Amino acid sequence: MRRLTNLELLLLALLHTQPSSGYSLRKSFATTPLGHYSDSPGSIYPALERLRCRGLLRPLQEKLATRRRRQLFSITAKGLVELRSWLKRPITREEVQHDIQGLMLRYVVCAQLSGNASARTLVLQLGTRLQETVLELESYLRGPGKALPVAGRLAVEQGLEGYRALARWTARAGKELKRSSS
Amino acid sequence: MRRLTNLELLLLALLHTQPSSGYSLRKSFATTPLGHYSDSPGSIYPALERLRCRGLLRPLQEKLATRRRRQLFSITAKGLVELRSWLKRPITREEVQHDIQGLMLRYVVCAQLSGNASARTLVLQLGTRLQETVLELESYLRGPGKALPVAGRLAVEQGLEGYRALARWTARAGKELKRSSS
DNA sequence: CGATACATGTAAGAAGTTACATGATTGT
DNA sequence: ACAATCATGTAACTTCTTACATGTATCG
Repeated sequence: MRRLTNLELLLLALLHTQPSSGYSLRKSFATTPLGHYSDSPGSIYPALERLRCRGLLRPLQEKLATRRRRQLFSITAKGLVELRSWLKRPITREEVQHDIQGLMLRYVVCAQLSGNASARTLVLQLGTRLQETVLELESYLRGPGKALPVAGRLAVEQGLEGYRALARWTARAGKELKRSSS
Repeated sequence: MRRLTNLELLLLALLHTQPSSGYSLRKSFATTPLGHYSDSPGSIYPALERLRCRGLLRPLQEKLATRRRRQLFSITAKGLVELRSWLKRPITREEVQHDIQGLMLRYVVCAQLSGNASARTLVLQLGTRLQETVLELESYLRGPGKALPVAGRLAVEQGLEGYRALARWTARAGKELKRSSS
């Protein structure tokens, strides 16, 4: 079965904090800068439908005070299992290179669902993967990367710089989370 | 007419450094960590075809020493115009929030095409937009953001942290580019 | 002779975007 | 009465992904 997209995981995480309607979920996205998650109906409603089909969320019947329809959804036990298994999945270098945004989302959700201690474990693991990625790129630049055209080399170096900055951030976040979880 | 995607712009930039085949462009991507640009044939070949249709690149006829077919492409004058107009486009806050990767790509290409002085201008402009974004988010958190659920608040704060880190980087890059361009 | 690298492409399907459609409720 | 906001959805289109198909050249 297909892996959940970051959007779907974010929807589940938000539904975990409280049952919500598609409309209110959309509104939260308009201000959330944790990567770009569209607030367009064309992405949210189909995503909610996919999650419902997989049994990860369930519509709540609401006694409607007004005639304006409004569908609240709540996460199911199965949805929660899915969410927790995502949080526990080991971080891969592949993810570091291709889905930093997803990892950041995971960190935020982890802190909220499992607490600061778990978030700290995650963030330290991310730091380790980042260091590995940095070493890999450095050794690449010293070796085969020398043959790269100028543009390619600059691109690699810029990527490297980004990973270093993120690695420093994980170190600081790790320390702060230690204080607040002990 | 549709805006060029980051992938298409990257292809043009690489073709600007030297005429290349689809295959060799794919290979460069496998190692480029400047965001994720797929090295799958299903993305590169159609993208090259789109660029050809728009007259931004042109196939070079190569006298084939062997019978193995190999199509080299080179950027056209029109393609170069498109590339330069992209580099000159003012950075918007929208871009900062939704397409950091594209901005990073632009910075790298700018440094290569137009030199360190232009890259410095761009990076300083990015710094300004980042500061604005940071201020905007800070004031949001002090105001309406107080009503956010915990998860939402953490998400905003994490995004904020990312923008601050990037802002520090632009400051440093600006200084380094000043030294190397003067 | 078989494996690997070179080289280009297509087909099916997933996901997101923009734009449109629809209708109820609230505020002025 | 009208506009704005609440609320859900669909249709067309674009792009990317994965997987497959095809064939050449090289190396051991």
